[in-house]
Amino acid sequence: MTSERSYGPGDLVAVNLPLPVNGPYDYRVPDGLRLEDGDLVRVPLSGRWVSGAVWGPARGGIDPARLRRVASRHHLPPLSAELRGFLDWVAGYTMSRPGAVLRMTMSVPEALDPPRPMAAVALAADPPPDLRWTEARRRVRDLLSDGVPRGMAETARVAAVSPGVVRGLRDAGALVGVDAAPRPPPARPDPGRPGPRLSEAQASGADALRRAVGNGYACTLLDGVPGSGKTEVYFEAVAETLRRGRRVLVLLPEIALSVQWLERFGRRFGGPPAIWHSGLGRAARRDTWRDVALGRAPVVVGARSALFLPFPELGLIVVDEEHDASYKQEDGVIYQARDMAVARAYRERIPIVLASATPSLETVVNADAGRYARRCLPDRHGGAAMPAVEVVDLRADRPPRDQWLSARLRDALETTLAAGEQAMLFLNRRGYAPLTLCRACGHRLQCPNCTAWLVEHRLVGRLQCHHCGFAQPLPDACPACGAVDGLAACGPGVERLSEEAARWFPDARQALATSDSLPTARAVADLVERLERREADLLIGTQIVAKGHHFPHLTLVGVIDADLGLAGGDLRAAERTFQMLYQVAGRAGRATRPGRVVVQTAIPDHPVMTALVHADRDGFLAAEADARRSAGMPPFGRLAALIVSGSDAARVDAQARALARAAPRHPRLTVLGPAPAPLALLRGRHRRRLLVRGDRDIPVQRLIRHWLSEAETVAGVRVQVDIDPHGFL
DNA sequence: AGCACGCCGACT
DNA sequence: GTCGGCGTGCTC
Repeated sequence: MTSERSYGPGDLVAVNLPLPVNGPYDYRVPDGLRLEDGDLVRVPLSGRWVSGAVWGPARGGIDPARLRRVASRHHLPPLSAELRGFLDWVAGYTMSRPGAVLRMTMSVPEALDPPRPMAAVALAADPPPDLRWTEARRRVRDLLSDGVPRGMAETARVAAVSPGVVRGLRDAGALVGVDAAPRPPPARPDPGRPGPRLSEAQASGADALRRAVGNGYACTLLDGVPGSGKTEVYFEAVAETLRRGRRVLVLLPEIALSVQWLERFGRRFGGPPAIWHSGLGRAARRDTWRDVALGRAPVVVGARSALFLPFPELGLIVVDEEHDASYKQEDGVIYQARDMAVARAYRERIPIVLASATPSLETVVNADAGRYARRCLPDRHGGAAMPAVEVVDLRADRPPRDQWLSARLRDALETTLAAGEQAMLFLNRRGYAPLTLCRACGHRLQCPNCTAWLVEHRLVGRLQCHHCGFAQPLPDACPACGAVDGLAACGPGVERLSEEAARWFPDARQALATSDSLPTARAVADLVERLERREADLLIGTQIVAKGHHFPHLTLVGVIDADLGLAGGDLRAAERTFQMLYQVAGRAGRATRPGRVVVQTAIPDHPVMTALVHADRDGFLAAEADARRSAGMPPFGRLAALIVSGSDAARVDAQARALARAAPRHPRLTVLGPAPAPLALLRGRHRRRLLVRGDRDIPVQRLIRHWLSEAETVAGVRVQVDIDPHGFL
């Protein structure tokens, strides 16, 4: 245990600043200020003020006469020694600057100072008698005549007058300014409410998780098929943590899309948790950050960035859908939130639960090795069976040209829809067509900033790049040869699939589910409710429909192209495809009726397909593990990528070659490349990549750090390190 | 991350 | 002759 040091006037302290600088900067403690490690302070930095955190005694190396004085201390609890240690560890592991990592914790500078009381207005008891009561002024008077003070902006909005009218009334003395009541503290989830009835397996899992609470670090894999009630099981560990007065962090892959999760939480705990994700508005962000820092938020559910919040006395971390690819942060500080969550739990000496129906190979290997405990929930709740999976060989049962539904899948749809049940078609491709080409000259419409085709989105009449946001109207003529009406859509997206399905099943009421059609959590929830009320028969969607939603009347799932994710030579392609298809399959037949899953593939003998058909998840994982072990690949070996990028391709190449020349020579380390990165051009930057593979016990970070310090550098080129890369090989 | 310093094109 | 583009460098 680190003992916290304290500092008085004249002492020199290091202050970690949430900026990408090389390390903490030294400052002098001024008269009248006492500081301790972790304290949040304001300091001068060149011509401005910046807030940072006290990070131990001064490092030295700077002339003490040049040191400037800490300006003030924010009135908030200090960052705990556990959190500071965690942040330093993350910086070392990911090879990021300490300030860049601290910035993920200190992400809301406005939250450091107490919120200023909102200026509210109420009717004055004695308005000036000579005031002219215009129409607009009367509306304000009528609104406020109930005696309830309202904020200035709210008053103007509700009374439908301009803010100037309200200000004018106040200045004239007809309204008085009062301090609005401070925001009430967030709801306290009640662990004492009776939970739902748990099955025997659930109860025993819940018991084990509950016993782990308060007993230091322990990692448990909660492994159960979709619909087996994992959430209810870990809720009991949440309840136990709350009873002990400590905080809980739950990470979810797509918090914005998890209205159903929030409803379940509300049913169990009688109130909502605090929510954290990138889509929060400024005010909510500030309030929630403050609530967390002050220990007023007992439970936070959030996306990966919530992992860096400054909890005092964290007691439990849950990572739900731990296999999910969105836990990997790909820009800025590059990290895997699930792995970092385990590291934080270890440093906080608290339990962590990793939950999934399709755990990642990393996690399974850790469980098999005994590093993680494992609790299995073998059955679907209420006795529903996992659906039967059948494979359609697209080489034999081939849909007509420019169509994508095989005869067998059409038959299955026919039967299901005729029976008044719901069906879902899964195609992980947004838009109408992934590629547009000119029939006259063969030109393909490409993004000007990225190595990627432009995707036609017919519903909005545009071509879009899915990597940089570039968009243009669909042209009438080929931009290369000028041929008119020669542009042809190639391949299917969900919009096109919807068109085809409508031709075959004109009476089926369709619902389209993509991130384009469902931009908000509310929209997703509405769609789920529509399906629950049986107001749609055929759901057509991308992976947005694969994630954790219950569709009680859905009995058929059709996978249009199971092979989509398998191309490209990605290390985890098979694993990820299996996970996605298994999750999608799990949407079918959750209530009383058995489900049916039809998977279209051109490679029916692929291990992913046979594992799906035989419901042999563990066999698939074992085979996958063998392959990775013999190749020395993660989780049995270590992998890192150096990404070289810049706007000038020649300079980027020169830097990549310089790195290759300086590559470390080590008997158990291999350097591959440079090669064009998966997206050789991304947002206007050329990218090259070098891959480092090493044995598990090799200090990869240390070797890379030395390597980077030896290699010559080229101006205008950035070199990023991605430890444990997940992208394409 | 800001912000300043610094070297090359179109304007009052 | 200046105003201003954003490329490089520094901040304890």
